[in-house]
Amino acid sequence: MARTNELRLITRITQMYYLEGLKQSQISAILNISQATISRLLKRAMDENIVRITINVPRGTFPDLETGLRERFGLKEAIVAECGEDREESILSAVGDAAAHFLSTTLNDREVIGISSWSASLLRMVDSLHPLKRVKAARVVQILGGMGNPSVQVHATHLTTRLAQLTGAQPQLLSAPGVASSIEARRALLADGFVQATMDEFRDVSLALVGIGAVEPSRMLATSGNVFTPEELQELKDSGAEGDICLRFFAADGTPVRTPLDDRVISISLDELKGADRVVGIAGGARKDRAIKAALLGGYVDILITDKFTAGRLLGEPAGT
Amino acid sequence: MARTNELRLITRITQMYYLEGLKQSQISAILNISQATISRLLKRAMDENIVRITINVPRGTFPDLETGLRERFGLKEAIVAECGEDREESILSAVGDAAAHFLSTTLNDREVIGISSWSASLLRMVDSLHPLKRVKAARVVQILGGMGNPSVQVHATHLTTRLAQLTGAQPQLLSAPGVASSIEARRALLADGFVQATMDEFRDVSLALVGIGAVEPSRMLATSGNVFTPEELQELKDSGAEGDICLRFFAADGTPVRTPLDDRVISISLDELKGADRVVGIAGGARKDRAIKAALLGGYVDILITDKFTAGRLLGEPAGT
DNA sequence: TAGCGAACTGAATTTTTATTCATTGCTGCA
DNA sequence: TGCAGCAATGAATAAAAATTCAGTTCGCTA
Repeated sequence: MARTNELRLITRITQMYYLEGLKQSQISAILNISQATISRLLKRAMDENIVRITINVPRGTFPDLETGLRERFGLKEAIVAECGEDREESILSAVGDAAAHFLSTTLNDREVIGISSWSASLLRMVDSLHPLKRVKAARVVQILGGMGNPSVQVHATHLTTRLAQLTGAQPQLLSAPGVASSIEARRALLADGFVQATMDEFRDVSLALVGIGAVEPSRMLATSGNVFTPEELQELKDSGAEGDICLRFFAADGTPVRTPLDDRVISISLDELKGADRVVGIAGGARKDRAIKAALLGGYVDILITDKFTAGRLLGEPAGT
Repeated sequence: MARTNELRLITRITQMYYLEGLKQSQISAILNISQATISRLLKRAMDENIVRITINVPRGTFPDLETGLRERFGLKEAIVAECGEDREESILSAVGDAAAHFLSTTLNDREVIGISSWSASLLRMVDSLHPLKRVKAARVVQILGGMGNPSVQVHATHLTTRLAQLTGAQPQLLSAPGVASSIEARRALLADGFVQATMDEFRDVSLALVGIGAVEPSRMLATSGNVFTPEELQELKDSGAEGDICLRFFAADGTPVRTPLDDRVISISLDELKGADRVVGIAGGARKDRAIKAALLGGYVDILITDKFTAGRLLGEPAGT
């Protein structure tokens, strides 16, 4: 009885507050109950499930997948983009766009952005990026050397300078190939002052934007010159490499894979990468499933931006519509 | 696209706020978005129906009926009590209990309570009322004379003094019959100083508790003496009286009905009643349907306390379970 | 291509809400 | 019957959220 009376009162207050939009103080005045008590009764309404708050997921957003990814892989954030069809082109576009939005809304002032230069997703991101309005400024550091092939060198340079320009930052180029022809060649290149200067910046990177590579000839790698010989690729596979970030390879369980290649690569190391405040992995597509999963297991990435199909597969669930 | 990205962000923020229970400032810190913007995005989430708040009505409460009554009859409040079965006894108990709770939660300090003395519902209310804890104090004024029959006189007196006691107030009794035997008798009674004093208080009543009577011999009226003769009742009916408050009669549409009886009744007038801040009508039961409706249409009551069956009938809907 | 107005933004401020604190009455137990 | 512990309350205060304000940017129009 008394219980029912109290429930009635709580229900009425709930109605006034949530439906009629009255302030607690107004309700308090109407009912001659102190505002403190109104607040307490509203909390009771929560506890007793008299108010129920549901989130109505808008089309094209996938909070479940995102939460799944966050929890399953211990990510700080996960962003799952809507995507028309499960093919490279569509995915690149979706993921790049999402990444651009992410960057533009969460970039800090005075942030030092590290960007890996060989990723189609990152290219797309920069393409969809609008000049950042607010006084967001920073430095943009290229954390992976360019490609031997001059045409892709240009891509890498473009990526870094464009991003710097859009964010009002100072570009810091890494004027060296991503893969030197030999250990000695690498040593020689590192002797260069500019290269040195940029590599010294690696430890200052606060936000790293990286693609995630699969160990197999990707379209871009294939067309952009003979970075690795088929033999080298085979060797990588044999030593268990499943994917890479900035050409630093890791196995299916995420453990780093050291091969002689390491000594020829000019890029941030996985350890240096972990020093960044936020490492954002941007990748999607069935071809990369295993590589992405490996990167997540290795904990190289704090934030993953991907598409709904890939997200679904990473979680072993069917993708939403 | 941009739209989708934004929706995703809003959804994520909504999730953090409502599901994970984070403060706006925490979200703001995590996402590097100002608290002001978080607040604005959450409002957008409301507008766009991404958050949906539903009220889960607990068993035994009837906000729909209450809202219906409020809106249909322009009431300040309506309280609909749960009630086992649609019979007098059950209803009296439910309504009395609800009224007691109402009184105990919304009584102001220094309130002047007017109470009509001939109502079974009010008796029940006082019976279920606990002594008011908090320093609620006031005056309790009897706004309708007692009954000729001494045994009910006691009831009326009891009602007023008990209520005064429970609310820590000063009782102000009306030591006169509700209906004088003649106009002259009434005049004589009014000459009495105590009666005068009490009647002068009528205009100070801030909270009036009144029953609503049907024009027909109710059980109580019937057993409590010959207040009205069958002829008088017939006369009332003939002049269109449908119900009364404190023996002041009104027609089905709420307009006051004047009969010679008026000049013999010793009670607050309908006009004086309207001067009270809050007039609480307490009544239920099929027998009183028409009277209650008439009282509501007449606007004599600001707050109605009734049972679910009566409420349902007043609204012309079937009662909830 | 300059100028105008609408739309956004973050800092500061105001408004609203939650919580602390001191008090009080009640309950159960000695 | 008296007292300790507990629950509930309102006033005061702290915390959180909404809004104002001032400054920008951006898209149009002239």
